[in-house]
Amino acid sequence: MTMAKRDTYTPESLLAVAVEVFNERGYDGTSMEHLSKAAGISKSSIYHHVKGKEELLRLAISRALDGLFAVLDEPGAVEGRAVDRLEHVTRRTVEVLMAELPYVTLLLRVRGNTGTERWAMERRRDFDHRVAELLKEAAADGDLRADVDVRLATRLLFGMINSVVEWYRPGRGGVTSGEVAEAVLRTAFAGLRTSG
Amino acid sequence: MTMAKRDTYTPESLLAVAVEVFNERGYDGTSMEHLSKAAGISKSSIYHHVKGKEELLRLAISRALDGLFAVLDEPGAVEGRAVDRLEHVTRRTVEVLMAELPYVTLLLRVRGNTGTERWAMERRRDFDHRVAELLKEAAADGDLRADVDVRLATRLLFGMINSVVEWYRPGRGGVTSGEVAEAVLRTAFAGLRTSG
DNA sequence: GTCTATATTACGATAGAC
DNA sequence: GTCTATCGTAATATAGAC
Repeated sequence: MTMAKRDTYTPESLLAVAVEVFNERGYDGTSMEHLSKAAGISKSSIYHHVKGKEELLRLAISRALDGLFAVLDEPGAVEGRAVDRLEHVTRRTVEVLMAELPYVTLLLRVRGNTGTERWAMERRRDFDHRVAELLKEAAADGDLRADVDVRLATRLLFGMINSVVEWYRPGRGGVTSGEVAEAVLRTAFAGLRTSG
Repeated sequence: MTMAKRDTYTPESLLAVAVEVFNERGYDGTSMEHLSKAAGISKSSIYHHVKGKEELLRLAISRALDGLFAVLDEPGAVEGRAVDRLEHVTRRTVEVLMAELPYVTLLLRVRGNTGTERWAMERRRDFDHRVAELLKEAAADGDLRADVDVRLATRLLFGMINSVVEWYRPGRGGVTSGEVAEAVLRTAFAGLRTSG
């Protein structure tokens, strides 16, 4: 609990504060006044660090997307059987989601009212499609149950993964990201894999 | 595609329009001007039918909650083994969610900025707790895998169920609510039940 | 039941002093 | 780098005519 520095803000440290408020009130429900109060500086001071409210959103979402897309380039995501790559990506996605929780939370809640939001939704769709491809491959390999619709399974899998942002709060509850990832894998893949 | 009546609005028919816009832009991202344009009447005319924006939210959320809580009183939810009641509630929750899609969607997205939103979140927590009780009972009966954490399982189950609002669009795709409910049950309970 | 016009407040962003 | 003061706009809601 090192409160540490609060001399002056960097875009990075201001971003951390802003993202917390965005997630609590929603992006549209957050005014510059709210951010100002939370950061402990005046509205106009915020404009010294960032161009405006939408830039804070863009910075936060970029961070989330960078973390997620990096998973797709890991060795475990590009080598081996599709079903094993799928498991790796699922596990690591949960871990990144929990490590970058506030940023990914914001990404998942974007509605598409501004250009930045629409860009975020598009990039997120790209990520989902990459994972859907893995599911399709695994199904073609005969490693997934034949009676499971791939499109539907992808959606339910992401539903489970993404729902973590709704309840996980670091520091309390005691579950680690690894444990949550294992639970998601057990729950999802028991119903998907052909052999236990 | 019967466009039907558009002579004059009732609170009910106006609500249907408003909820669509709320879900597309987010509640906070929707102005009375947006609603006015979507409904094809002026801003001030809306105030003739409802007290204001927040009342539209309250009406919509009430409808969602009424549908969900009704499930808990159905025969299948109060008779029999806990694990079977759990399956019934899961299946019916998915069905109600899909039948009342826009209203439940709105319920699941409220952030808590107004009194109405906080009330909605509280009622929703009540519902979740009722289902969590069923999971606990089923675990005590020995009908759920011993190595599954009940709290975590509840959350993942709701994650899967609630994620349906993110992609299901009636009329296209072709899946029925019954099919989706079955897929959720198969996916979730294959990883939860002690015996297939 | 719907409209135009308007009151009032809140919002994002800028100007300019220190 | 932070502040106070302020601009211009958009928000919720009301008044009163038809």
